[in-house]
Amino acid sequence: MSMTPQNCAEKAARRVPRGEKRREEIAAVAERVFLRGGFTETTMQIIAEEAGASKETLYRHFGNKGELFSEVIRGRSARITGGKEGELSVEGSPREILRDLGLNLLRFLVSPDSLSLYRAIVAEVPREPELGRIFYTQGPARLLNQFARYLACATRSGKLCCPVPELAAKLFIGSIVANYQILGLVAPHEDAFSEEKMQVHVNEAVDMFLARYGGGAAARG
Amino acid sequence: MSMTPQNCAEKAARRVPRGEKRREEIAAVAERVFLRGGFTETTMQIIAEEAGASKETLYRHFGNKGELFSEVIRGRSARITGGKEGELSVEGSPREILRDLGLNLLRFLVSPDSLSLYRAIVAEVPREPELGRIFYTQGPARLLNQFARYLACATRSGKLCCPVPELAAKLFIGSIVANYQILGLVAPHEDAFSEEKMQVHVNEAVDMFLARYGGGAAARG
DNA sequence: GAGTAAACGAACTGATTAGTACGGTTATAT
DNA sequence: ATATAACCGTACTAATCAGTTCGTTTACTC
Repeated sequence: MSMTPQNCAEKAARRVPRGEKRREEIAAVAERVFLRGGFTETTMQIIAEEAGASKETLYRHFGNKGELFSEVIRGRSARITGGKEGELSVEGSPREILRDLGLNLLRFLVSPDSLSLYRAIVAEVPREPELGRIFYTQGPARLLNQFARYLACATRSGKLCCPVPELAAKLFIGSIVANYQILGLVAPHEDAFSEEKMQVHVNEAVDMFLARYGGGAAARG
Repeated sequence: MSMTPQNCAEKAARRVPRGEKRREEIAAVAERVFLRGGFTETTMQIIAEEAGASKETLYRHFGNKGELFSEVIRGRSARITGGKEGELSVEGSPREILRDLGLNLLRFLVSPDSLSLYRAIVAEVPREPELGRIFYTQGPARLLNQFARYLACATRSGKLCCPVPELAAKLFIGSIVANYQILGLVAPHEDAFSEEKMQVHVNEAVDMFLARYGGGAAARG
């Protein structure tokens, strides 16, 4: 078991970059660690070790623990809906679009990462209210706006009939996410999140939505 | 500034009970303090001081901090829906009943105590999953069951038409609570919870629900 | 290839807090 | 009344962790 540079798998003697690049590396590691353990559970020491960094470097780049956490949340919140489609396509029947939106949203919400993030933010808001506002505007609010715009558009073109698109959007999204989010947060028990159950749930939510807001023919689409 | 027993307003020289009675006093104080500050923010010292107790007494009665917290949550979860009406009345039109249920639920959910409790549980579940299960079964699950039973009953009597009452219940409750709960947890900003907005929201949710599940005539009730 | 600023690592400070110990006090049961 | 067990208050231990310091090493710049 010699230790020539080639077979030394333990310490790769990695070339450590400087400046902004190092900063981003550390932020990426911090995101992973914070998501895994939340704010209070995570220590600066752990982040440093996992990033192969020293605490001094952490503090030079981010000032303090709260700032690092804020930056992570900010970045992640922005990526969440940013990564998704920027605007809902108007192609396809409302039923299809609603179904896709609902199912994608549900799958996304019950993912461990989403639940962890939400959990971490909920816990930190009393200490750092700004964090919650950033998350809400970057995440849920953005989605609601996109969806409401789609509803307004579909209403103008006669496919749907939503007098108050913002409200209709909240009702639809709520009917889909609430129960799963509560379950995921307080009683995470795998088999509640089966793909089949989610599809049944979303289908029924779409039916309910269209029964009220489907403009005439579209309701039976 | 003499200190005769009569004018000593600071320390009332209160008669401190022993045994079970003292235990309950302390639990009541702990509930208040935990609700105010969550688990990690709250120290045993603070609870002891606020209860006029010594830490030794806390530990004798509850063993450790986690046990005390668990007991508080257990008690509160049980009281939440237990205090509410045991069974939904079948008197009145579905529209009235849905409206009342929705509005009461919403008012209850956005109350500071409810949000604090939920926040505390969400934060603690990773450390103590049992806590979340207790809360869910005692709180949300119980409400969903009650409501689903009502829907089934109303369906049998022809007032409504819910093929799968459990699912319909989840959709209705979800359409009402989701958005307000998210807002309350991550971006608490007072004016979002005005009585008027909540009424408009609930009315629209009821309309949507009845459009789908209102059996014929009831839909226009 | 030399100088410099960034990074490492290890040790340290200071503050907090769960949990324990103990001597003095008081409610309560007999 | 008196015994005793519960209680109070204070002080302690041990552990954790944010944030700092410093001597050494190393990646980048010119």
